[in-house]
Amino acid sequence: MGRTPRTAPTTTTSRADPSLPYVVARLDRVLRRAIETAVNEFGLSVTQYTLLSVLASQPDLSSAQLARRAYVSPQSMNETLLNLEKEELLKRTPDPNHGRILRTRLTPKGRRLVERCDKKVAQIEAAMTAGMTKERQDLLRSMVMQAVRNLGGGFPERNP
Amino acid sequence: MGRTPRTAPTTTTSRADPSLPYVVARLDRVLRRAIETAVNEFGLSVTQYTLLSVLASQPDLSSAQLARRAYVSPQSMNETLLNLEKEELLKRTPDPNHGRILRTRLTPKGRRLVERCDKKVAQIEAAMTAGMTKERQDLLRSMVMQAVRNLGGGFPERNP
DNA sequence: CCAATTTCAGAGTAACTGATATCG
DNA sequence: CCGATATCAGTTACTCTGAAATTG
Repeated sequence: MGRTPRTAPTTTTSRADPSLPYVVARLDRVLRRAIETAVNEFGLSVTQYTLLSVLASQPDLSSAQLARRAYVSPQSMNETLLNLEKEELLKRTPDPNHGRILRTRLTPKGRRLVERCDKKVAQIEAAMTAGMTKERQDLLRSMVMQAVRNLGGGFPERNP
Repeated sequence: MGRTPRTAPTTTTSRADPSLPYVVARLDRVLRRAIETAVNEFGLSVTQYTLLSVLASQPDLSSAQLARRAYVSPQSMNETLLNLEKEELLKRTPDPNHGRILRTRLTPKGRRLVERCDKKVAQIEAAMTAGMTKERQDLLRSMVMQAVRNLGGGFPERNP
């Protein structure tokens, strides 16, 4: 017959089992907040730092490419780039082969700044993974990357 | 001993080792995007859905409490609440004990809507964890929650 | 009078869409 | 002429700060 489950009815008001999307969003907010306060000391926003970080590892991308990578419109990315160019953190030079395209890369000043931010962010990462072995950290990262792939996390890349 | 599982270039690009903050942010963006397109079909934004979701599990919170939980100003939260109240998804009634405070809870309409959204989000979660055993999913969740705690993920709660 | 909550008003940021010019 | 890039312009969405009213 209808046996009443002794161990709480699976949901409703119980905080027993927060969903995975919920905890991921929660972690991102806390993490983003920590990074924000860190990079703000260098006069950067998180989106600016993220962009500079991408450029540090992948130079000579066009504005349109960067926009697709960040899932924003080309206009938004352009404005962000203009601000950073104004502060001489990056430079855009016309591609000699493809006339209209502007290739973006960090200035030495920008590279130094991103390195200092990376130090700060590395400290945050260390605090975040406190008490985890290196193997667990690697496991966590690989599982998160697997989740990204499962959701079709590829970039909408194109030609240039 | 240390068996290095030379898993070949796991990445399509030549990226060496993306940092944990980077992949977490990446997952959140992809996940948020998926949830966004899902709940938009019900006329909701992600922040609206998140708020309704919180109210589903924790009714009778005040606007100020909800604002602190979401790390936004009381004014912003108030505006969000007004819109949802206008669509009769939630109702706010003055607290009989503490005169000024408005207790917020979902209407039946709001409860039904959040349940339908939850179904969609559960499907997204299932897709995200495809290929993982239940144990791995629990492990992932517990590690993410651990990271949140390590970064001081508590809410700035107060009295009412 | 003070502290907390709610709310009205104005401002700023960051993203968007639309339209335009250039280049291959 | 077409496709892609970059850019100028207007707009929307969201959150913030400031100030005021209410209540315990």
